[in-house]
Amino acid sequence: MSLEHAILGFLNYHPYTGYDLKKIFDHSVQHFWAADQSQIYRTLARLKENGWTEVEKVPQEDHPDRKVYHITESGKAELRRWLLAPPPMEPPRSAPLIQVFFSGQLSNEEVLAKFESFVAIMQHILAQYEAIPAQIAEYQRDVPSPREHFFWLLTLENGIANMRANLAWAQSVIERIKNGQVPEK
Amino acid sequence: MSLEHAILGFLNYHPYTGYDLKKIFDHSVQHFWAADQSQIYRTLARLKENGWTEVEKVPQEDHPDRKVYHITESGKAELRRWLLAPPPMEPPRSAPLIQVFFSGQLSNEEVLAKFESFVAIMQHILAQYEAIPAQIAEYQRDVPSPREHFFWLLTLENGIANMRANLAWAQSVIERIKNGQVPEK
DNA sequence: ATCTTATATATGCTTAATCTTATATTATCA
DNA sequence: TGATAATATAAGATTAAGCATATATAAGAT
Repeated sequence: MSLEHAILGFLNYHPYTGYDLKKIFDHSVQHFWAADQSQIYRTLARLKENGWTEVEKVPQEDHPDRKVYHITESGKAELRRWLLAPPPMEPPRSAPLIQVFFSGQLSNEEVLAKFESFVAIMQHILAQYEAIPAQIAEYQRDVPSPREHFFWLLTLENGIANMRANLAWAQSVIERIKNGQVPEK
Repeated sequence: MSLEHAILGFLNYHPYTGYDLKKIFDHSVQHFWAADQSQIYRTLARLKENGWTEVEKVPQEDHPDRKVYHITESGKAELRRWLLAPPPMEPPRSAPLIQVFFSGQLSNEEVLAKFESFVAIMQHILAQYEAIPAQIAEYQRDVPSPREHFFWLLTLENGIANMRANLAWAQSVIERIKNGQVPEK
């Protein structure tokens, strides 16, 4: 139900269409909540059924009519309720760690290659994160608030902190393999 | 499809029933891949359809018959293929970060409470992690291999590293709130 | 005496998410 | 000329997962 509230959060800043929201998601929250286009549209429909949004139809020539979603008072109340509710923590889930768990049956060379590819992927993700501050700053055009901007950047900080922790972990494993600190049997 | 391969991984150690596997999951991989009982049974059925396992029916008095799943040669090959494949990284997904992203509209007191509850939750999770080494060590009864044991513990190391990074991040946010470093508007 | 837990498997129902495809026009690029 | 991208919305199909419930017996706890 998190996508619902993420969308409500943006609609609380400004009325948007599904098309707008897809672009905004891709440029601001993608590092912790990527959203599929069809899922945004379906969730928007549900938000309307719940009475949390209202639709303004904006006719256009040459293009399909825009359906601009506005948050309602009820939607604002729901957003605030959710923001104040306990953090919706989910149990951690990592498919790569399944590979690690069963890596004992691989050779040291194969394990080394695996962890080196972890490192490469994480470095790549960290490099991609470098583009995000500019994208987030751009969104200040819609919402020119240093306070809001501060919290947006906190989410990126968190992503970077996690990725660095993962990177340091993988590098320490590589060291241990190279130093012969991994039991052979 | 990760649960499939996690189950294959355990069946490669030893033949098990769905009931066995549920208990093993709860004691060894729960910190990065919690598995639902019904999901384990359904996945076991699929594994058999794929020819990756074979079932040995063990009749019992007083209790339902046990269906012991054995990995096949084809299952072993599939497991090895998957272990050597690139890490199945998934885009990060964090509902709590959605709350953070939109926290600008809360008061500093409310935000402080939110981050303090993050800290409490993460400390609680870290405390729970302390019980895991003993549980994992216990599984050495089935699989007495120091090498396997080493990789099992690596997954816990990763969880701890991530949780500590999250904790340090939340604590630094609390400091900034208390020091008046958060923009008011 | 009753309740809960352990042993053991399985189905029903629901849902968020993902991927694919449909529709229709305009503009841009090669 | 042909292909792709941008603008805009939406439905179809599939799936992993999660939660509840069914069945049946035995052992242990209150």
